[in-house]
Amino acid sequence: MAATAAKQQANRWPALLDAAAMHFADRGYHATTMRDVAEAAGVTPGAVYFHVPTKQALLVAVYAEGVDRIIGHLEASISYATDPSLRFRRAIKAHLESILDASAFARVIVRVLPDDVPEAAAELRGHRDRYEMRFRALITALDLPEGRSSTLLRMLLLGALNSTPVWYRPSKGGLDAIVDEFVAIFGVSPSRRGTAARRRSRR
Amino acid sequence: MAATAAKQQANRWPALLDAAAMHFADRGYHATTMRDVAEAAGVTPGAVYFHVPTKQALLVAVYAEGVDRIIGHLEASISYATDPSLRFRRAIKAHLESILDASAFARVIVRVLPDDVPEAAAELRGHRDRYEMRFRALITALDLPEGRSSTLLRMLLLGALNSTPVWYRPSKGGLDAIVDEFVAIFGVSPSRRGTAARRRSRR
DNA sequence: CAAAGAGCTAAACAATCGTTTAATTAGCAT
DNA sequence: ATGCTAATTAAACGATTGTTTAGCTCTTTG
Repeated sequence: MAATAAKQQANRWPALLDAAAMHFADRGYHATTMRDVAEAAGVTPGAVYFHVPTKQALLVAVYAEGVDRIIGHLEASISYATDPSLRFRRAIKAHLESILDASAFARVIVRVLPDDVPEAAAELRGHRDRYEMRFRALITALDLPEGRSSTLLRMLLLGALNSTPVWYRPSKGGLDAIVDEFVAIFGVSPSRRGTAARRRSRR
Repeated sequence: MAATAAKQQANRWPALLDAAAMHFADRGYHATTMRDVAEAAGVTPGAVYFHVPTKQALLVAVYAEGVDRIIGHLEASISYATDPSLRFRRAIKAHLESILDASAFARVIVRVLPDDVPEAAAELRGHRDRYEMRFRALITALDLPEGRSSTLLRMLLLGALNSTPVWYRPSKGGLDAIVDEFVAIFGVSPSRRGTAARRRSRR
């Protein structure tokens, strides 16, 4: 017994996860070698295989942790807002914070696509979908004008959001300036907001 | 003399370019081996090095050809339109056609980022910028509402456009249905279009 | 016909890859 | 102290990588 506690004798697993996240995010999956990860974690290549059976499993572990973190940050950011369009804005900001900050975990999900690793594609897609489902609910609640597809809106929004790491450089304007632009483009404009719903309720 | 003509004895260079484009677009740069490309072109690995000195140079050649093609298609699509917002719409459709059709050249530019190959990053960025500059002009002509950044609009639009290969599957609705959504989101809404310009000219 | 060169093949090269193996160290229970 | 297990090192494994080399086969040119 006492198996859960009492085993911190030199565990390099957290450091390995961090190092793997950094390299996968910055260079991609195929350009990252197990030796890169091991060296960044201050460990011998062989040590990685004590914690993980394959390189693919290492990516899956990073992916799972990344999705957990990005969902956690999203949930915390929108929890105290009730207005759908405010929740929408907070979600956009939370997403940007996740993929633009120094922690690389969320960036891995954006950069490494499931199809990059066919053997693990299904598992990666599973984790990815967990987040996308959460995002979908926020958009469904938005009450779009008639004729607009909420699925397409989500795809376009996530595409635009996820490409920010490529071009964004922190400026004095801060993130809010960019969030404003996202809302201006993707947010339902005030003059038309809720038109469909009001029409449906004869008013 | 007569050097330009009279030398088609069995040139596999076009086939090699095509094969390289397909593999780079489908699997990415690092996951594509020179043997993959050679085999797809029906050629021995050594033959590739008759036409190109390195793998990076092969990517640069594909990149250059891809940018030429996507610019050519864009130019042809907007040439007979004069209204800026119509040209904008045509450009969106042309871009989607380029990166969604079977020819893989344009998809390579979308998938393989300059930073993926540091030694060739500058050259790749050069080609990429040729296209982005052309796109920039179309947006500048759009006459946005006050406070909106045309640079940011371009970044968000290209981000959304370039992520379509990840999720788009050809449907009976055709491309126009999706182009409509892009215009609905990124196009300047009619009720506000030109407000700033009209205000500037006192009318 | 002979010489030249363009285009390619066959075979190998050294380097690097993901991964495995055996031996070693450190902490904990008995 | 002794044994036990978690965690790691050092060193190697075979496979695959980008690339090179030498030679072969056509077509063209003089």
